[in-house]
Amino acid sequence: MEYIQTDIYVRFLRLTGKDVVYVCASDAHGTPIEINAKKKGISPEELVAYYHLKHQEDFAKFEIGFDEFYTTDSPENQRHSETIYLRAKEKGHISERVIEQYYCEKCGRFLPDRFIRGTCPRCGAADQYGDVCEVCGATYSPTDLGDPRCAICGAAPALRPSKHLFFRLNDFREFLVDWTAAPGILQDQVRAFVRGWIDQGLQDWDISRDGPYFGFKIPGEDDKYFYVWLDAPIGYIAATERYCSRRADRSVEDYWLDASADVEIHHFIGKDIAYFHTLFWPAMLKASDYRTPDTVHVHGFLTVDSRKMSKSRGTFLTAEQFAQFLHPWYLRYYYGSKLGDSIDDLDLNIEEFVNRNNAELVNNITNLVSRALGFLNKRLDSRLGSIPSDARPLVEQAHEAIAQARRRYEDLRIGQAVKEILAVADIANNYLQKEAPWAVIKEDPERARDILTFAANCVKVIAVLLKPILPGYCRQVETMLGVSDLTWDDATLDLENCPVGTFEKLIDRLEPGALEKMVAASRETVADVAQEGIFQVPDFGPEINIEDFARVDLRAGKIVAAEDVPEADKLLKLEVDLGREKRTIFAGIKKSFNPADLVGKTVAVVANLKPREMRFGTSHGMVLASVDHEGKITLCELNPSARAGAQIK
RNA sequence: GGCGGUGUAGCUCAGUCGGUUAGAGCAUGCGGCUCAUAUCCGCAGUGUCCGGGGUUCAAAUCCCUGCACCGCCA
Repeated sequence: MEYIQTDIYVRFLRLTGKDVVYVCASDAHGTPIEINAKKKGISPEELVAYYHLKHQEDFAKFEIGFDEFYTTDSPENQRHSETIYLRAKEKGHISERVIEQYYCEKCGRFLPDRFIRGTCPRCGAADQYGDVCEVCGATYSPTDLGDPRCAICGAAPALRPSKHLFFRLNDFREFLVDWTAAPGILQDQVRAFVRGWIDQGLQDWDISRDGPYFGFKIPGEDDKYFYVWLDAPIGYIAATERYCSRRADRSVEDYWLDASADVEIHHFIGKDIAYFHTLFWPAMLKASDYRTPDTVHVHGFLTVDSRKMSKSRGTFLTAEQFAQFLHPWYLRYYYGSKLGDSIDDLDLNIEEFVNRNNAELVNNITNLVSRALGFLNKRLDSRLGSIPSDARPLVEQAHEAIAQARRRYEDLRIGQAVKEILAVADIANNYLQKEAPWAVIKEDPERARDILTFAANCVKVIAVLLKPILPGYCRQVETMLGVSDLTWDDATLDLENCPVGTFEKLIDRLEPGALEKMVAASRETVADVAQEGIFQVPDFGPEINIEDFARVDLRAGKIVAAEDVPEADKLLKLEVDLGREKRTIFAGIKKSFNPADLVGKTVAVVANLKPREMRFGTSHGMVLASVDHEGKITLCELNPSARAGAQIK
């Protein structure tokens, strides 16, 4: 969720008085969206609009405050795309070349790499994408594939020549070398691999696609469209323009064209799209006399329990699903506490998630708010006194933490900023513990009031420092303190001799199993989504007669035990009761089943199959199952009332 | 395969320019407090700084190499 990282940074900058515009746009164009829409029987525009709306709902829930969340399928974007292209062309940075690509007669279209499936030229695995083999990891071009097929209709495509337009990236080699080396633009980790790309040589970039294609037509060409990745980043400019159109005092030129304007452009992106944002994008802007970005912050992916989020593994988690089960504050806090400026993946560890939120956000911070204000509310008429002189050194410590937190935010080391916030809470908790106002109040109520005054001021500081991460939470704390709209400069300990508001419940501790429940629930809904792909029903086999069929002895078998074969990718070892005996059968169904879920099921078994030696043991039979084009397996299950060993005829 | 990154306590992570006995939080153990619908405070233990080599008076830190994991390959 790069949106949260960016949102935290934006809120921080605003808090310190910076004028920030936060824009984004959803990528609308490209073949995958077009095909997906077709499958659902709606237009690409409708599909894009649907996701756009979904996103906006998520943003609202998670307090992500874009100034503009636009779409790349907009008139502004079209205009800027054309301008950039035409200027680059004018300066001779566009070249033409005829290339041969697979074309599917049946679908009437050229096929992008991902829409061609065939046999991997290196390892021979069947049904692989046109650009990369998921089995052996080889990369190649679609023409290297054996037995290529159109992924949409299954027909064999033919090579067909077509003129394509190329952006001459290498014209900008010198610029890119300087730009990527300039300090502050890229993180060191990123600079290292971007330099590697440049050193390998910059190839021309194919920016055109033949129709039909969901995108912008290329001016001056017939039935050619901009490749989605040309206009996608230009969406930043279009979104800025859209934002400016609502503001009389601003224009898109200030942000993207006027090199002398006092403006910085920051991009926040995932490492998967670094190539576009560190090479093509700045070169395109340079070619067309737009401003180039001042900083590109690259972040890693989100993993769940150290595993990449994956739909097929059921570890894919959407913001929407999260919000259904848990308050978004938990996620914002957890991210905040872990975010750094590294491109390493960020792991959402379930146990740690519960732990951190409970131990830091609830026990430490929220409890401080509660004990400080609660005491004042109940015993001291909700009025502050003055900060005791013996707390002066602690005030100094708090000031140091505030300054440090600011530096950490500036460097995008948000997790470190959170550590400083916790340090402030520690100071206050510690002081309260030592000074024990609950004891002091019996002798000297005003002294107790002063002690609580220091604690309340620490709460105020926290309300400011935590604001970028938890804006809604901090707003409530402000109300309880009787203040509002604190800015970074208000992170001072100067609330004295004034009334405070009333403490109210802020946030609950998380139940230990809360997140597991959510992950389990999302797994189920995701299973439905995964079936959306297009299923090509394979041809039927040659005819057989009844005698042929009768030779296969099918029986009902009860699975009495099932275990994983860790060395094998696909196999599970099953113990199946066939009435007169129990058989060990290896079944290639690991992908779709957990061993524990299989026990007790009644399934169809080929009982007279010749035993087969395998690397892990001997398999005495075969369990029947159905399998689709995506490898999803369903067992051929019988009603459990069938007796073990009963014949299936 | 090519390129790049990462590897520090059981877990999550700090560690500045190479410089004292390598740190924090969580978890664990012990003690204390009672304002807190939530607890909090104190004390304690734990390390092959991934392995090997090198540079240096001195290496978690710099160089080489091996291993493991991760990413990227337009």
